[in-house]
Amino acid sequence: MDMEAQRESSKPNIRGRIKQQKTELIQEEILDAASRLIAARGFRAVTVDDISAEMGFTKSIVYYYMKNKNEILWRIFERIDKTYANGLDEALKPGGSPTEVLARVVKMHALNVMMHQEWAMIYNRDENELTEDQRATVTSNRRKYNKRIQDLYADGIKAGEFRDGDPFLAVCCLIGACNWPYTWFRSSSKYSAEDVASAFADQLIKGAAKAA
Amino acid sequence: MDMEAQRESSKPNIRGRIKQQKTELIQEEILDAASRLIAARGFRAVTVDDISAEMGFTKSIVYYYMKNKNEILWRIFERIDKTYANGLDEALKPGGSPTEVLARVVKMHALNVMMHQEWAMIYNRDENELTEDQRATVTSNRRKYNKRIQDLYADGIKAGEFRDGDPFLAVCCLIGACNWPYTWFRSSSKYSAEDVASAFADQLIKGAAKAA
DNA sequence: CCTACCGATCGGTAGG
DNA sequence: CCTACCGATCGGTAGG
Repeated sequence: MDMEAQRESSKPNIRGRIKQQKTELIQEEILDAASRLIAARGFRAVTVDDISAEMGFTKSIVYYYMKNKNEILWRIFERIDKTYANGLDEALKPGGSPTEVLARVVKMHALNVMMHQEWAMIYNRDENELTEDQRATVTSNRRKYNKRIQDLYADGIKAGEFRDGDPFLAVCCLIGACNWPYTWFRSSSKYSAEDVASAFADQLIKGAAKAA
Repeated sequence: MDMEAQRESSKPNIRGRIKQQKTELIQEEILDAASRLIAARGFRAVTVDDISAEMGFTKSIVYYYMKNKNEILWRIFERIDKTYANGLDEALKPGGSPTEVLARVVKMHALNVMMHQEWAMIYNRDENELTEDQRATVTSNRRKYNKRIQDLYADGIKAGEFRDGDPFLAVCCLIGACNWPYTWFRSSSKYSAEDVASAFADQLIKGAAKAA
């Protein structure tokens, strides 16, 4: 009777867990394959057949694990949003002057861009392929992300460490510079991601001009 | 006979000139309409029917004035390349210290991005829709453009005006910051293009940190 | 009976 | 300058 109970209660649980694990594993595989292709060619130019072929399957598998083509793109955006938000949490942890924290933020952002270059390409090129609602969410998250850095910048001005100026424009300038490597960075080049991130943090904070 | 000669020689010229003017005018119209739509939705998402409808025509007109869909995109890229190259010619004209010239270059680039925002969107998002050859030309032009600014930067280091650092990375940092407004700038916002360009030039050259 | 998956084909729409 | 139409290819779904 105990055995019976177990057979009825735990076995389905184990099966269910295994099934869910497999589901999540294959979904991750789909997102990885899709990210590679979409980054290289653009969302519209990649067919569901391309994505499944990249994994050695036919597209029915993709449609078994994903509702439709849009869900693939949306889950890529969700992964990106989460990664950057987590990175910012880490960089903004207490410790150091505003200048030091800003250097951490700049480096974190630039490194994320270069280490997940495919994501950055997709994020900055294929946002307009999302639905209205999804785009609104992405825009809202981006605004929150920028706002947190603007607040840091405003603190730095108050502390007398940053030049007085509009925090919005200042952060747009910083983030823009840090985003751009997605268009040109190659990990095989003579500059490592760390080289670039450090050089950018240095130049952006100290300026191009030699201190007078 | 003189009249005859004129009728035979000049009339076709006049007709030819008028016809060519009309051709160029409509081609410009097509490029303008296409730029608006492609910037908003992406090249793959815009149909030739969309472009012709935007002008109040059917697509046969587009195919009369353009060889195919690709030619539209390519001619947009040619316009962009030429505009930026001309802007750089102007900004690099002799006059002023390296610091002053660099400020001119930064402002010119940022202003071009904001004043032709649709071009910047297309240039940075739809380059992968060009043919292999076209992409090679675009890449080559971009490299030349950046190289000219790198040379200016190297001069500024020699003159003791810029902090010593890799000119390639330094210019990537500057240009990246100047490009980014294409993703967020709105001419209706509280910042004018001139505001943004000046603030960026200031921040990029002097740095975020207050001079010690 | 369910699952995971295949070969084939659907309705629609693209560039030309 | 329009209507009508092509070869092809798309995203998504059927039966087995």
